[in-house]
Amino acid sequence: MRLLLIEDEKELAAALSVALKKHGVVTDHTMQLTNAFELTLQNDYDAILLDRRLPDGDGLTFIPKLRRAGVKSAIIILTARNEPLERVEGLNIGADDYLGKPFLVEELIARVRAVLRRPAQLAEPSIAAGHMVIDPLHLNVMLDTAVLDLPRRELLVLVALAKRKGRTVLRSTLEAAVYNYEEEIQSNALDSHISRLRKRLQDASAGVAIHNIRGVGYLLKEE
Amino acid sequence: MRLLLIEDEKELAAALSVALKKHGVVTDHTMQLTNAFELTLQNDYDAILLDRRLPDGDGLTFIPKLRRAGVKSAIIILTARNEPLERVEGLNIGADDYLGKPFLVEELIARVRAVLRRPAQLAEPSIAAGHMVIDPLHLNVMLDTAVLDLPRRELLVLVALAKRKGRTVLRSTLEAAVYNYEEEIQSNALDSHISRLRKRLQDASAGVAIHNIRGVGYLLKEE
DNA sequence: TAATGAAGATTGCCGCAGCATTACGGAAAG
DNA sequence: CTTTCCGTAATGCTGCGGCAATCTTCATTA
Repeated sequence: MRLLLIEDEKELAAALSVALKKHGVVTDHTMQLTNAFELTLQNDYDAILLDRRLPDGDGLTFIPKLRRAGVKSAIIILTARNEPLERVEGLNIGADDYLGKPFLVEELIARVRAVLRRPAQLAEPSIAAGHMVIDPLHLNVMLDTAVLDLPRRELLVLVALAKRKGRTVLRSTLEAAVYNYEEEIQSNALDSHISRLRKRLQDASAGVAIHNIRGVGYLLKEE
Repeated sequence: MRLLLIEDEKELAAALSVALKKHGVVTDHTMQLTNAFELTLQNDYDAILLDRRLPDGDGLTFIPKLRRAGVKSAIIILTARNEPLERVEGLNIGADDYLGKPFLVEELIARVRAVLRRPAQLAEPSIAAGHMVIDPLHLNVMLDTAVLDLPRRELLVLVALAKRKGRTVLRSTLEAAVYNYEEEIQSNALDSHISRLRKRLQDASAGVAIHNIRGVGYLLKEE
């Protein structure tokens, strides 16, 4: 396992490197973001440990830059700021984990391993469908440049269809995407949502159509 | 997004469900591990939120059981114990993340999203047959890049044949694949389906042919 | 090789399951 | 209080699919 440590406190960095080494981890160390950027492009790190407060900028702003450059490595933020709101900010910007100082090296290792267990698939969470761009993570639908505002249930249906656009989605899959097991459905509620969603998509000229596969499910098709 | 919440504090669970709902997350809730196990097998949850201290056991011991059963869902542990060493223990046993109470719902959402940046399905048993790619799980048949729209019963016949392509499939096996116990058959309905399916496959130039083994069954052969 | 019966193939019929749409009203949101 | 959401049910429509009649193919016999 190979890590890049971006940290300006020399003593902490050195101690971490030694500790990580004992766990069989190879660690590269740099103190500047500019230098870090080149290193990430040249090497394929399993994970990047990123201090937030750095001499040449905020570590947070570095994350989008990396992601845009196609860097798939897991990113774990190290910081003294460990307020919940700060952590939310870091995770939402694309970090994989957030670790507040002080921490045990064992915990860092454990978190790195946990992060590495999940295949990095940060590439393209957004789905293009017709004239829409759908962000399934944040449940956001953009139509051209404007936000398409959809009711919650219709939105869930659309996202479920978009995730498998061009392929059939089982009726049961759609139901599971919209309802939990407590909310039993005794009627054609799903059909209602489909119908209303169809109307909305057509009125908005979204460039997609929902087809039915009788007895099987539905299918989102671009037109 | 669909979660399973395993939590014995009713009020917390209810509050979480409501909060998650506002983020477009469908949440199932149970208070017991035994019940939870069945739910995970029946549903394909994106993530499982697991309380550590539960009436019928320690949540931690539940994790290996799930993994052994082939459950791939992300697991996030919720707990009042937030000591570093405890967290290490949880992560090492196979959890994807660890969240100490109290926490902000926004942080939970953010962590779930971070954990979910992984390929949607780890199991992909698609079958190639002729020019088709058949997804037996989603009952989806792609012919080149377009969906091949088949009626339900013909689709079931095709999937059953494709699962054993190149080998003979007993007539009784096909009947079992298309009809359940309640639907008893009093005619040559299966023959009808075979006939119609053959026509559709030929019209679509699917690159396969269904042969009959007299007195035994049928056989899907690529050509 | 021809006769014969059984198994399979094909096709029209049409009942009804499954789907689409919409109005209504309660509930929830703002 | 107003507006939107959404579950329910009523209504109409479409085509799947079970049935049966008819034709075709195959295996077995003399």
